[in-house]
Amino acid sequence: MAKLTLERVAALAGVSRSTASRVVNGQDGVRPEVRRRVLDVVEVTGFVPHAAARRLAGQRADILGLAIRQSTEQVFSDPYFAALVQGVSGACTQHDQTLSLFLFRSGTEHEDLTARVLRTKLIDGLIITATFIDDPLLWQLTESAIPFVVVGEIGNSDIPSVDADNHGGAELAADHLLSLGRERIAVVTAPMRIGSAVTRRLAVERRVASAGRPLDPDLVVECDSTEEAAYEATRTLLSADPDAFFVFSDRMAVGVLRAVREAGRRVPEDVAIVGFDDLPSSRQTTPPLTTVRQDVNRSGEVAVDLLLERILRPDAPARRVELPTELIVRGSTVVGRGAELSPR
Amino acid sequence: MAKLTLERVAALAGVSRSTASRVVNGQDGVRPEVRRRVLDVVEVTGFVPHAAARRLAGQRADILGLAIRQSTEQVFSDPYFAALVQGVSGACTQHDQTLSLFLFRSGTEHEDLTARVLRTKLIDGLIITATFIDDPLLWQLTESAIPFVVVGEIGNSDIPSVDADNHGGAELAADHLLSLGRERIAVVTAPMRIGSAVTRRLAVERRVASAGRPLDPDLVVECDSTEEAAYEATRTLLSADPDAFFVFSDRMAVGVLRAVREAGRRVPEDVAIVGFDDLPSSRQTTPPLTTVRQDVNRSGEVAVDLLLERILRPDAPARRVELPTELIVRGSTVVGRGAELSPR
DNA sequence: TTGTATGCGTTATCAT
DNA sequence: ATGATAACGCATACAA
Repeated sequence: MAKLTLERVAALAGVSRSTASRVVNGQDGVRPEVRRRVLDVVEVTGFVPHAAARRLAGQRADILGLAIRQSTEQVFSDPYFAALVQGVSGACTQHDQTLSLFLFRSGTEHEDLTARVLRTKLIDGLIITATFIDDPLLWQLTESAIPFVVVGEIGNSDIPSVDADNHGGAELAADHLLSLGRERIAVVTAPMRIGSAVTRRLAVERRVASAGRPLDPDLVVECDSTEEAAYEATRTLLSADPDAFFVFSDRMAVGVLRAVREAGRRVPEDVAIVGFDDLPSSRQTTPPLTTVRQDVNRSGEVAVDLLLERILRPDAPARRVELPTELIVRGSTVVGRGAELSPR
Repeated sequence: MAKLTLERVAALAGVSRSTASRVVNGQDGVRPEVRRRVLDVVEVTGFVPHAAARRLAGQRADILGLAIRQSTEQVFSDPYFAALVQGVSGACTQHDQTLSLFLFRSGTEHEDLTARVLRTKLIDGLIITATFIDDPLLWQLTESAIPFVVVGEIGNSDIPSVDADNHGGAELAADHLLSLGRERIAVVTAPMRIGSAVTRRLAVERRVASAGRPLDPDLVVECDSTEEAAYEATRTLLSADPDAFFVFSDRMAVGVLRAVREAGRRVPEDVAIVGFDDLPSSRQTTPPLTTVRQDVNRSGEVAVDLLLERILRPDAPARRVELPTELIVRGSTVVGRGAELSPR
């Protein structure tokens, strides 16, 4: 059997390549009857246009890229990214896009990224996450003129982006801890070069301050976004005698929880802990973790939507989407809530 | 500045397109001096061939696909796949390949997969995982003539594949439980349409049988490869009074552990539990999980190697690689081993 | 060893 | 409304 090309489809339908192309691309200016005929052939033969040829002819290839910076070795085991990839992948399937995944480390590989990704010209657009504030990568991408969107918080409003409502979410957490009557609230935050970390931290600081209980500077510590780093940081923090923790992420909160319990403090009686994300595993900790839920999966979907918008109309103003958050109260702040051994 | 094409590179180097092409593709038959000149231009300009054009001209595009079947909704949060993706991605970067990721569900999307992935002709080869024994997908791929490799166990030896040494690993687990003097060993296995599940189960069965302590059929249960399914299955199993569990995966073992402890049995005193994989989280359970470690990351790397081999020489005999496993003894089988509150 | 000419499968321009 | 034809950027058989 001969190769299945547009040419062949056209022949089978008794029309020219051009007409067949129009039909396949859903353009108008084709008699309904002819369109039907071509569509039938496509259906029967199962024709799918050759992506490379399409791209070469100056069209879209329907390939989207997702670039994730790996801070540490095994970062991809972070369930946050797992959920993100899942969301992006699902949306791609839905929109008939092929997904290209780029994991890269901050060092040399990031120059690599621009080279490989952009110069080979095979993706139509890029979703990038785990960026830093004023990340050089961002203006490198801007310069390259490739359509791209960011998942997370960045300063630049000329770039489309999506993230949880970090401000609102942090306020929910702060209000919760305040309502519990906590007096010495500690904050374990991710590095300040991460946009969302800044937002969450500031939101909490302002909220508790305006409630008349400003944060003790000794109770704020910044560390890497891993469980281990949070564990170590907390061990130090404990000497300043906090009665509550707002932690940047659930992943880090697990480290905090471990440190607190090892120090012999009871959770939540002596120390209350609130995380951020609501990972599936946060229900399984002892005690279960109170947290600010965000829908990362959905973030991925929105990112694809934004990117597709961008590709279609590169000159439209950049949109910023902030997804709602929700406070999930469990045993790490309120005794007996969402207990581990519940019969479901 | 004019567009950066091979043509332009050739002009700058004062040679023809063909010569430039040869140099870029590392072919010989070019005077060293000329080669140098072209290479310099490539260096200075930062030229990278247009992937689509390359592919269209009947060459490789240096794009590899990774297809993962999603059994349940959120399967990608399974750290196993996270590690696999990481390994594959790293190896791709190393070998200058672009990675395309395809997550698909078993239902309609699997036909989708062959259509989208194969007919658009943009990937050079495919790595596929989470396949079933006699998966129709496998011969669909074979038929399509695209080079592909499998991560996991399949019956067919004409297809290159890589996986942990499931047989050896299961024997390690069995020997361990036997050496602990356990008499009533239960097996919680993933569905038998999964190749590795069959292998592990049979290996354990034979091993304990040849030790004179054959498995009680009532103590073998098959369920979905999730924590929840394992939890439910175990609740039923407990009435048959096992004193040990061999569980298909760590993920499932967490469910088993929960069910056992909720039933008031002590782990490891009353019931010993061995998992498979050694996920990072298995160190953090209470008690920490004894398990058979496999290097999933490495599996991903090997998969890329195999695929590249396959693409290069499609007619070479298919290789099967089995990676070594290692028994990691922790608190779920031996009192006090790898205790949770250890100071590290 | 190097250059010329042709084709890969598609879209876009321009006729008809 | 439809068809012929020229790109798109590269590899390659063939010629020199």
